[in-house]
Amino acid sequence: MRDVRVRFAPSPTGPLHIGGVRTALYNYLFARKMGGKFILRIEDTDQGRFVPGAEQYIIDSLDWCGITFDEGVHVGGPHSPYRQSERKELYHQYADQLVKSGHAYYAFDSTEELDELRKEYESRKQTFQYGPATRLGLRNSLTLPVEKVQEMLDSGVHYVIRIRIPENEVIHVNDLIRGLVSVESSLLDDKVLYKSDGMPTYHLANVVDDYLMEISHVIRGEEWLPSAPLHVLLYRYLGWESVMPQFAHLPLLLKPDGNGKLSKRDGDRLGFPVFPLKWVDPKSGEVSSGYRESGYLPDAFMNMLALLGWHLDSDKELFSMNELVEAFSIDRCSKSGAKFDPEKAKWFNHHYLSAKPIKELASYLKTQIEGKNIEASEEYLEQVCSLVHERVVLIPDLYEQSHFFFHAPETYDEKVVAKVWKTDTPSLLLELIKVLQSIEPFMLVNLESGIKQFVQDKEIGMGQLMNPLRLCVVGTSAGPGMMDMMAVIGRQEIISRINLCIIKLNQ
RNA sequence: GGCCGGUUCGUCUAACGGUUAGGACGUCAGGUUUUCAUCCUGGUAAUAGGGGUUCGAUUCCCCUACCGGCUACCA
Repeated sequence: MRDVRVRFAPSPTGPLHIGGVRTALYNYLFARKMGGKFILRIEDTDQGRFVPGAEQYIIDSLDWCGITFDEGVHVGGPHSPYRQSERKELYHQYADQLVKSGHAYYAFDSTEELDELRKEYESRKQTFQYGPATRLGLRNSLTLPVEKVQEMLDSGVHYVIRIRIPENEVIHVNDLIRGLVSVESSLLDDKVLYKSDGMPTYHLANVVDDYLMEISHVIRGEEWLPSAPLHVLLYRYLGWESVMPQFAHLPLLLKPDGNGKLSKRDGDRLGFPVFPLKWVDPKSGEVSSGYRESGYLPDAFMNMLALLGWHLDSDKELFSMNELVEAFSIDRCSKSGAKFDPEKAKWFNHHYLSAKPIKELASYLKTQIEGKNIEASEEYLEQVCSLVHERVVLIPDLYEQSHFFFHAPETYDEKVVAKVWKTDTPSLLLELIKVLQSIEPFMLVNLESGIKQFVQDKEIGMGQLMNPLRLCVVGTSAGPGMMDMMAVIGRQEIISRINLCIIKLNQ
C-alpha cells in the first residue's frame, strides 16, 4: 500500500472559515492516524482574487488550532514550491500534452462573445455549454485551419486551453464517503484548463500538483463533487490513472438557522464567530470576530468541529487532539450537511475551561486585570479562579464573573434592593460587622461557625442575612458562596463595603 | 432549468435487516446551594411521504417531496 500523503489546499482569497478549518482538521487527523504526511499548498491561481494577508492568516489560524504540517509554503519540503503561482511554468507542458494527444484544444472566443452566447441561450430558456454540441460552431483549434491556429498562437492572441470532453461515456468516481458516483460525460462541459493570463485553472493545477506531490487521498468539501469526474478524466488523459488519489468529499457546514452553506455574514448576524482568528479586511476595514479573540480554547474548538460530520459508533464525545487522531477514520464521516450549533460550541468551551488547572486560569485572569490597571498577587488570583472557574464559558467571563473580587460595586441592582433590603437590614448588618470583627483568624471555617451562630442567635434565616450582605459585596444577587468570597476578599474590605452600601442605599 | 449529493428528536448524531430507536447540546421539571451559575436526577422530543423486496425494514430497491451543492478564463 502506498504512503499516505494528503494536502490542505486553500486559496488565499480571504480568511479561512470554520468549514475550511474542519476540512484541514480531517486531513490532518487522517494523515496522523495513517502515519502519513500532511501538506499545505496554496492555490493562488486566481490573481484577481488575491487578498494580502490571507495566506499568513491561514497559517496562523491552523497553527492556533494545533494543526501541524510536514510540508508546505511555510515549512518547505521536497516538492517546493508549495504556492501555485510559483509553479506557474510547470503547468503549460501538461496542457500542451493534452492538446497533442487530442484531449484538449485551443479556444479563442472572448469572454464577451461567450457571455453573449449565454444570454442568448438563456432567453430561449436553454443553458449554453461549451461542449460537444457547440464547440464545432465556436472559434477554436477544432474548427479553424491548422495554419490559422498557428498564426494566431504566434501572434500572441489571447487563448485558453479547454478539455475536450468525450461524448457518451460514463465516468465513475469512487468516493470514500459516498461510494460510486457516476456521471454521463456529455453533461460535463469543455472546462478551461489553462487561462489566457498564463495560469492554470484549479482543475488542471490541482491534478498536476496532486500527481507531482504524490498525494494519495484528496479529502475536500462536497462543493467539489460535481467536478470530480472532470478530474478523473484529467488523470486518465495525462496517463496517471494508476496513481490517481482516492477521493473523499466531506459534507458541508450549514448555517444554524434556515439552510445553506455557512457564510461569513452568518456570524455577525447570529452573534458567533465563523473564523478561527479575528480578521480585518485590508480593503474595507471590516472586522470579523474570531474564536481565539472571543475566548475559545483551541482544544474545545477542535473537539467541537471534529464532531460536525464525524462520529464514533460509541457515545464518546469528548476527545483530545491525540484521541481524535487515534479514533478518526474516513468511513465514519457522515454524508449529510451539518448545521453549526453555537450553543454546543459554548458547551464544549465551558467543559474544557472548567477542567483547566487553576494556575492556567489565573494567568488568563492576570492578563485581563492588567489591561484594567488592577493589581493582585498570583495567590489571590488563584483563589479567585478556584471560586469562579465553573461559572466560566468563555475566557473573558473569568473577569466578568470575578470583578467584585477587585473592587466594590458601583451600583446596586434595583430589583434585588427591592427584594432583599428591608428597613431593619442596616441594623442587622451593623451587628454583623461586630461579629466579623471578632472572628479570629478571618478564615472560612471561622466565618462559617461565627455567622451560623449569629443567625441562630438572631433567630433569622440564613438568606435574610446573606442576601443583603451579597448586595453590599457584589451589587447584585450573583456570584460564588458568600463565606468563600468573604474569606478571599478580607475583613477590612467586606466591612467597608457594608458601610458604603448602607450609606448609599439610605440616601 | 440541468446534473450530482443528501434526508433519524429543534440541533449534532448512534443503531451486523430483529433495540422499549440510544447518547450529547438545547429545552422543561425537580434536587443541591445564602444568590446566580455550575452540578446531579428525571422528563420532552425523531426514522420526510408513498410503493416494493422480506417472516421482519431506520437499515436494501424505486418513485415523489423537500434541502443542499455545482452549473465562470473563481477556488
